[in-house]
Amino acid sequence: MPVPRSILGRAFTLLAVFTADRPSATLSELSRHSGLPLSTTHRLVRELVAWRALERDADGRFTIGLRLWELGVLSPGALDLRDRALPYLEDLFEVTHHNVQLAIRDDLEVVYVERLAAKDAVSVLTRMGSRMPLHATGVGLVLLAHAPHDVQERAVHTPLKRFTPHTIGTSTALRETLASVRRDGYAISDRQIEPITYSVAAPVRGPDGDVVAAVSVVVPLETRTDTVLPAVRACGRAISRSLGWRTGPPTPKP
Amino acid sequence: MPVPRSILGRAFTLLAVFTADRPSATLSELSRHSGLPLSTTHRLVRELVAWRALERDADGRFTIGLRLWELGVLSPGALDLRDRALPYLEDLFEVTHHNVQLAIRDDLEVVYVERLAAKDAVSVLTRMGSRMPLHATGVGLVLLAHAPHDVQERAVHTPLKRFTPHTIGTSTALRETLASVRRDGYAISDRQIEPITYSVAAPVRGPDGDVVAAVSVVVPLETRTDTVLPAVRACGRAISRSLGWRTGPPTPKP
DNA sequence: GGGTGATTTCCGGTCAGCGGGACACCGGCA
DNA sequence: TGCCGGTGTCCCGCTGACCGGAAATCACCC
Repeated sequence: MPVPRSILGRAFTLLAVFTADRPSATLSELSRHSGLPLSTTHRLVRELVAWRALERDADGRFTIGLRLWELGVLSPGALDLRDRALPYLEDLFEVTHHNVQLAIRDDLEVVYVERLAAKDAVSVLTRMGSRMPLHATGVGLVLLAHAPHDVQERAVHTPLKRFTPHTIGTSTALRETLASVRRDGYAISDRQIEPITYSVAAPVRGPDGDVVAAVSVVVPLETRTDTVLPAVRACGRAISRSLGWRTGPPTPKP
Repeated sequence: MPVPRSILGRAFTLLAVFTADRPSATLSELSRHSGLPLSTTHRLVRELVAWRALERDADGRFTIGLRLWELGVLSPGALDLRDRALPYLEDLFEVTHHNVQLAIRDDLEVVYVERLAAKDAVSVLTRMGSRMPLHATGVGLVLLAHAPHDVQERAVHTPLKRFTPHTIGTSTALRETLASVRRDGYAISDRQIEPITYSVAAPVRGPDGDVVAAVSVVVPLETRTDTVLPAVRACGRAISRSLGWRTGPPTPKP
């Protein structure tokens, strides 16, 4: 991928160097990973620091700055959804005491918007902002099952990455799973990511009734489903209500 | 304030139009509030949308995009601090059932990094990302009391905004309060923002022992202090420990 | 001490960005 | 139905902000 010509493009390729695995970088690292000449990198970074989009820590390494965080929390996902959902997620966590997750769909991926874990949580596979394919996660199946038709088609025709022998691997299996998710109103992703856990997910609906997010709980294999499923579904409906969703027939359009 | 000449500067003045009060805007609004010509605004916005820094919602209004959120959560405040602190904040919330807040200092202001509130919380004075002056809040007093000397001096010599008759109004009063905060290891901000609440705050320390953040609980006036103070202080210490802080004499430098 | 790598500064050529203006679109109003 | 104010999109010739090679400076570590 060649470096974009526009400054904004260059600035964003620079920012893209920062990931969950590499939350800080030196100037040269930024230059190398972005493919930009060193002097150009230097000039851009200096301006980004001036705008507090980047910050320089005590060791001279650069990190994402407070300004970007402030802007980021204004995004609808964080502002509305997360704020409304958090109390209910806490309730769900309180009851189950396992990883609780809230996620939205971004094209053909799941993006985790919030995650609650115990202090001594074992697996930290997901964190805020991390991404996963749709077909292998509980939240992903819920989100995909209620996604627009063209998205579903594209997802079905994309090679399905296998994480374990239990990961859904064929398009027909995926289609069938999606149908049952729509029918049942929840999804179960059984050992699709790790061989020792499964997750139970339920939809979160906006005021119009369309699915805008999904909640899930990841539990060890030996946990009985009926001990968590009702709680997850109730949590999904509670968040939906808090977002303005109403049960019953939709209000007729004028 | 004239519009900056550089593109990055213009892009950031554009992004600065988005605030907690105005989380979405139309193209013309962006042009008006940023002071940029419409055609320039249009060009910049188009590119920002292409990079997913902005998004266009169903009504054609622009909002902060998912990409900015993803970058923002990589900032040290969100990534390390918030992630580690959240479980303990939840515990504190569980015990007190009042607003729980985690904040850091940005120059002469407090920035709230996390806030937990009941579903039916009454006052939503603060949210994630909102700012307050240092002298009027519990967290602010804690953060200021342990800030570098020059920051304290500047804060003391800044006009102190009064919110209620109880707000600290003179520099001597502020100095005395800071001294007692350092001595006691916690701060109480009594009716300084609202006349019907007070807040109790405690420091959060990093591995080196320096104060990197502050926790607080906002409680109604009739609440007895000794029912929340120990919990808040314990919470602050618990988060500090989770960040790598150790009690006892600091490891001698080689 | 000198070799290596990271960081910062400089400067003349040039192309990305600028913005006025023309135009299409929409909803309200008479 | 035609008018009108507000909004969003596009075009195009001029120009100064940006580019990046090169060289100076700094910070370490054999």
